[in-house]
Amino acid sequence: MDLSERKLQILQAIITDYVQNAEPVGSRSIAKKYGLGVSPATIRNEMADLEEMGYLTHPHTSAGRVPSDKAYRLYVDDLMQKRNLTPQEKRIINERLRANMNEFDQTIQHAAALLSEITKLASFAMTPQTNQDTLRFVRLIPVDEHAIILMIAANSGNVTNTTLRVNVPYTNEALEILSKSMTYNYQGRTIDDVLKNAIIHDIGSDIEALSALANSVMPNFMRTLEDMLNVNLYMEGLTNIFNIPEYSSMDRARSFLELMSRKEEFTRDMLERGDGVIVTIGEENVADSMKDCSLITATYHVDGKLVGKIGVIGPTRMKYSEVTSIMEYLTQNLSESFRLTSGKDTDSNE
Amino acid sequence: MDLSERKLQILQAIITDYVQNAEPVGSRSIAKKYGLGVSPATIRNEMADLEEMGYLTHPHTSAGRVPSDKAYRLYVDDLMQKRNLTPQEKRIINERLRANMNEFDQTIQHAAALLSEITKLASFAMTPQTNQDTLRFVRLIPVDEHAIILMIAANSGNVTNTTLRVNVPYTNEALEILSKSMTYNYQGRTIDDVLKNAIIHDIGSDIEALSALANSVMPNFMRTLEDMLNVNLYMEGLTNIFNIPEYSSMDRARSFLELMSRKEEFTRDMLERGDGVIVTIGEENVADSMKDCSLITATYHVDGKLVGKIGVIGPTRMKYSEVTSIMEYLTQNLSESFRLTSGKDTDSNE
DNA sequence: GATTAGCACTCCGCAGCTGCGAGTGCTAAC
DNA sequence: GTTAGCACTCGCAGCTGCGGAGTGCTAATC
Repeated sequence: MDLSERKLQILQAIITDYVQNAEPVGSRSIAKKYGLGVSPATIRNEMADLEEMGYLTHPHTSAGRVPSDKAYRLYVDDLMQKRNLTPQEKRIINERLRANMNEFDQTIQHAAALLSEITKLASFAMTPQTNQDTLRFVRLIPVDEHAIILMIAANSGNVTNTTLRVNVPYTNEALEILSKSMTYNYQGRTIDDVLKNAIIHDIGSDIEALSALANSVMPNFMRTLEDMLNVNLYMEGLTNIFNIPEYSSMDRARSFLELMSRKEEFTRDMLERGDGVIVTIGEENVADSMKDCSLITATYHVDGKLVGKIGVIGPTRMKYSEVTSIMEYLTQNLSESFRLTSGKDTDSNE
Repeated sequence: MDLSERKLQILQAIITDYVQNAEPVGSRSIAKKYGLGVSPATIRNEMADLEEMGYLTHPHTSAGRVPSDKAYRLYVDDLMQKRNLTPQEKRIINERLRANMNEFDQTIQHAAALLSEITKLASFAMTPQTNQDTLRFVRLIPVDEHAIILMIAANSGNVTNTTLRVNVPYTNEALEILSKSMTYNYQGRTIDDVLKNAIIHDIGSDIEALSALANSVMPNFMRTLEDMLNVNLYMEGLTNIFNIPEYSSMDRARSFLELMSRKEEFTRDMLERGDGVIVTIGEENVADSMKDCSLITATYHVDGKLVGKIGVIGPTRMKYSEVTSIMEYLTQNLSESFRLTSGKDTDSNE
């Protein structure tokens, strides 16, 4: 079952050629371009073997060979050699990532744009799942007699606020007491935990006015926590698929774009993938309209803990070596920059 | 130059038919379907006249007629009668809009999704331009020794925060004084105004520690204000264009999607459009790849003042009457719900 | 036994042709 | 002014034939 050295060489040659030219490759052109020292006829025999073993396919009798998913899998696992980025490429990534650091989401989106720009593929980036993020403090800030701002700060550096309408009269002192009490109760607990276990009368108070205020605030608090759990998804370079021969048929392009526009579904699927750089090829993908694509995802970390994802989608005929290297470098870089932003000691209590 | 009653009827019939079927309409089918009491031959004569006047075109000799941009313009300006929404349609819009009111941007995005769902067209929504928004207060909140949260609340109800790293030691009192001082200085002024005219030593202080802190905070403050000016753009239902016969050619679909993915450019173009419901047809559009589209935009208001936009893009062959009615209703509804959210008296001082 | 040359064969893609259907424009009659 | 009739135009779908690319097989060669 093992592949002879020569078979491997031929297979690699076919993959290389096909990745570059997107056209079935014939025995003659291999013999010519990749000096293996044998004639086309020999290569044809080997190719016939490789086809029987499932590494190659045939669009039709008189066409050249095309690598199968299995071939790409072999390539990614064993044949491919890691390509180091040039200093120039590294520099570009560094510069572009640091350029826009003001808002977290912006940075993430930028990273996706950068990735798609470099690889010329469709890319996406997701903000981290935050259910394991812990709360740092809660604060209620008066706006006017009908409105207050609810502010929730998490230890990852994530801070959210919503303006809420309250229909009970309140005093600034009451707000402060409630803020402190909520902070005291929830500080250090994960969002998940608070959502599941926070009972409204945690905050309960003997003072009637305060408890009325709490009753008015708590549902909004919970709702906002739920919002915080939402993962944001940014997609970039979707129109790159038009440059890919595989998608020159309308139907394919369409079903691909439709897949990408069902964002909730897509997000869910992506969250299920493991950590690190993961490559899934063609049929290995779950989504139907991705059966002829390859998907590469990688993870970055915020504050060393929360995990976000970034990914690339393209034809199975893809420069795996290059793309995985880029993604590895990019996510490392992202993780580092998010360590800086949120400080070293975010775990300390207030 | 004026069109006879019969010509108008025929023109209207052609438009109606073409909008529905997306196929050039012939004299016979008009005579049949839209009982005008005349024979196809007569209609042919009239059509020839209409063509000469620029209201109709001919894909080729043996094809039916197709309305020109000029015809649609006439239709939108004079012929079209406003279509009232059914109570059911209104109900759907109401329900869907109220369903997700927690975050402003979410609501906007939802509105775009709803719009594209109802019209089956591509749609977008933009958050308001906020340069005329006025500041309500600024607040600095301690996080740990290296970080503070900067919170900026505007009178529209818009509240932003960023975590900033400070490399000078600070006390809670200093933060409070600085907060108050900034609020005092900027309250009631527009973001634009503050960005242009705020000089750092506005805040200047005799106390050295305080002025060091201010120096550390101010650049971030300005940057955050700039961020607040950013208009967010949400697009929905882009893949709907695949259902439109006009875009069944790859090239068209492609150039359309590429246009839409250049978001900054698109945003800029949209901001230049006037208020209320505005229809631009085919060649009237500036962007090249929109010369065969129609674009309808409408404006909604936040707090009765800030103006956001929402829009629809589709083939010139579009149900103008229906779409404009829907958009009118939708924006009214949006404006109302944003009045509620931010309260009636947001103008009062703190 | 592995390799190679040679050749028949397959199949795609393309260009050119044909017939059909839809719809027009014109003319002559009403 | 309106209409019937008819020749004409054009796009489209389907067919045909051809060239090119590449295979698979067989028989000769190393």
